[in-house]
Formats: sequence, structure tokens, C-alpha cells
Amino acid sequence: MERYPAGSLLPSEHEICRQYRITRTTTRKALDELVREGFVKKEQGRGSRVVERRKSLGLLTVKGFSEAVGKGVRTRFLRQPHLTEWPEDLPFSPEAVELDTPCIFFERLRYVGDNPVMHESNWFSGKPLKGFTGIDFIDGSFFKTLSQRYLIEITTSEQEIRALAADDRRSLLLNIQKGAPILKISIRFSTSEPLLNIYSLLYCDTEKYPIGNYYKH
Amino acid sequence: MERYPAGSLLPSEHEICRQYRITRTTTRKALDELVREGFVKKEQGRGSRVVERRKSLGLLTVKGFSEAVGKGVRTRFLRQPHLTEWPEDLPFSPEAVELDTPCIFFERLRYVGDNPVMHESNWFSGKPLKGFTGIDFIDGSFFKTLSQRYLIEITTSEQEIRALAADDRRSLLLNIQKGAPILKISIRFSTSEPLLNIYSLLYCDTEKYPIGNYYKH
DNA sequence: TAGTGGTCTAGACCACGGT
DNA sequence: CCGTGGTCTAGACCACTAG
Repeated sequence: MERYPAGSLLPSEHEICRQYRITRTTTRKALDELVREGFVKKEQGRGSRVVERRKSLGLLTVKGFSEAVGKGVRTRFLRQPHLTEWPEDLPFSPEAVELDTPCIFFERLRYVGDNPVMHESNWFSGKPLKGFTGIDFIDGSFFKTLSQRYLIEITTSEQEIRALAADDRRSLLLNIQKGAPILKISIRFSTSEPLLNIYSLLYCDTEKYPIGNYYKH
Repeated sequence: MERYPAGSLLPSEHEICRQYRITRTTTRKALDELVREGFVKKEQGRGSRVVERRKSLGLLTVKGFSEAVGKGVRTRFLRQPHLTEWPEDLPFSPEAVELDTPCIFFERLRYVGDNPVMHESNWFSGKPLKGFTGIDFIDGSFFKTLSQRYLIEITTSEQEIRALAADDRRSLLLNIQKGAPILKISIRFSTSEPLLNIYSLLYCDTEKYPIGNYYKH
């Protein structure tokens, strides 16, 4: 496993092809992914450069919180995964087949250092994930757990973003004034398991840590 | 120019290859772009389906306002493009070479129907875009104008999203109460013209029209 | 089984950057 | 000039969906 410091040039695409005995197509597909995720920048005629990582929470189009942010991130469970009823006011209403299955819910509070910055609620069908309870999260990441323990990958995500005033609960949790502006992000994650969609509701205090996003067109 | 209604299946990838005398690689690259932009959904073993368009402002990872939203979108110029000084508090500080060139600025207010929903400010170097003044915008789209009139394309964008309280100016423009929560999106667009970056600041009233986003991993 | 999308190999030509 | 990334052709095998 090679390591390349930020700003340095990676081996050329042709070189990578030779090293790993793969073709340009495959090499470029992998590199393009790194570019989309913001890890690598390409410079035509020069090479591919490792990008300086941004400090802001690289959420949005990126997978999970714990992968997106570097160090100093802590997570506290407000409610561990448990069976419940499907709520009424879910963003991106679930499909009928899902509503016929039991609903698993969990709720977490995410910190950067000592500051709570995000309140996260998650709902999903318990059917494809039988026996999912307790905090058996790998590295604190729900998505990593899905991937490694259940071989389920996120395929697409749909998001909706609003600004709103913190209500009683959110102001208490995020340690901010009631009515302070916060970000509400509603997400529907689709997964490689057709019966499994994950519905997430995020409330973010963006005062100190804005949400970041990088995109290559 | 064929048209396919929402929900219908497109011709298969192999079929498109035959029709246009191109290879799978090329076909798939084009389709993947449509998938990333949220226009098409692929279903393995079945085909590629035209996606039902979302109502929310499909901004973020999508190009411009006027392409993103369907009908009923109007735009009013608060300040037409004109020369000015580079501001101090720009998001994603410009590079030294840019600061040595004159700065062009324009400011618009965007409506859906009769509701102002977004206040937009844009700064960029006047050097690569000599003679850019007046409202010579194609279809009201700055990016379409760049593309068609100057052959300049957006290559990457970096965004930062915050929630904040509307100040006097924003509350006046967006016709909302002072202190109401609004979305602030700071963007740096890089373009195919190396000397041209576009710095944009968006303030959105997300009460009625949230910001949308679709992503394929 | 036939057709679909997902992935890959092999190899070509081009425009761009630095020497 | 050579090496880089950008794009493309040609063709293969696979897993999945549906009749």
C-alpha cells in the first residue's frame, strides 16, 4: 500500500495500468471515483494530484459522517437500533412493500470535539437486516457496517435541503438557542439490497462546521 | 430527436450503440452522466428508465438555476454585469492571478411564480470574458451563455452550505421576516478556461422550495 | 433463453504540458 | 519531443430480469 502526500503526483494512468496489469478503462474508472469524491485532481498533460482535504464536513454525495470527517469525531447514541412503527412524516415516503415490514429506528448525536454538530435519525426496514440491534457498528459507521457485515452497498441517494429554526428538542441537543437557524437534510439512500432503503433526517448546526461538497461535471 | 416520457424505458445500451455507430464505452459514459444528473435510472436486467423530475430546485451538483427548474422561473437583475473591485469576504478565496485582473459582478433575484426564492451574487475575472456586459444571457442562463457564446464549460464545483438568519437586505429581497432561517450556499466553479473561476453566493428561502440533489455512488 | 446493464481487456488517436 | 490525461473503437464475459 503506497501512500502519497497531499499535493504530490500519483503515478500516471499508463503506469498504473502496467503495475496492476489492468487497462486504461479500469484505471480511469477508479481514478474518476477518487476525483468525484474530491481526493484527487487531474491536470491534463501533467498528471493526477492528491488534493488537500477540506475541513468542512464533507457530507452530501459522500457516504457517512465518520468517513467524511477526519479526527475528533465522536458519536453518542440517543436511541439504539430498535423496532418501532413507521413514522408518518418521513421524507421521501417509503414504498408499500416496506411499510408492510417492521421498521428499525436509531438516533444519534454527532460531535466534533466537544461540540454537538449534528442530530441524526434513521429509519429502515428490518426485514433485509434481521437481527440488527445493539451497537455493533464497525468504526462507528452504519454504512461501513452495512458494507462489511451485510455486503450491502449504497447505490443512490436523494436529498432535500432546508434551512429552519431550531425547535425545543434540537436546540437542547445541539446546545444552541431555540430558533437559531439550522440545516435540515432529508435523505433517501437506496442500496444494493432492493428491499432496503434508508431514510435519514439530519439536523446540522452549521455555525462552526458548514456542510461541504465537491463535484466534477 | 426522440422524446421519451417519464417512466418509460430508453432503448437498450446495445441498441443505442447500433443506432449511433458508437461503442458500449461511449454509450455508457453518456448514460452515466444522465444518471448522475438524475434524469435516468438504470435497472439491471431490465433497462434504463426516464426518471420523474423532482419539483424542488435541483440545484447542487447541477448547473444553473434555469436548467434545473422547469417552468415558472423568472429572473430579475438587481445589478447587471459591471466592473467592480474584488470583495474581501469571498468564499473560496480567489488566486493571486485572478485578483490582478478586473472583477465583474452581477446580482440577480430568482422567482418561482411570484415568490422570490433565491438571491444570487456572482464574481469572476473579466480578463477571459472581455466585453461581457449587459444582459446578453441565453435563455436567462449564465452557464448556457458561457457554454454557447464563449465555449467555456464548468468542470468542477466546490460548495459550502450553511443555515443562517436572514439579514435586513435578504429579508427585504426574499420577502420574508428578518431573522427567518435561510440557506447560504457558497460556490466556486472552475471552468475549462484556466483563468476563469466563478464565485457565487446564493441565499435561498427554502420554506416552499427546498434544494434538491440526486447522487449515484 | 434472450435481452439487459455491469465490468473488463486490448489497443488506438488526440490535445496538452514541460523539456 | 515525450509523457500526460481525454476520448474512442471493438469485442468479451458476467449477473440479473423476464417470458
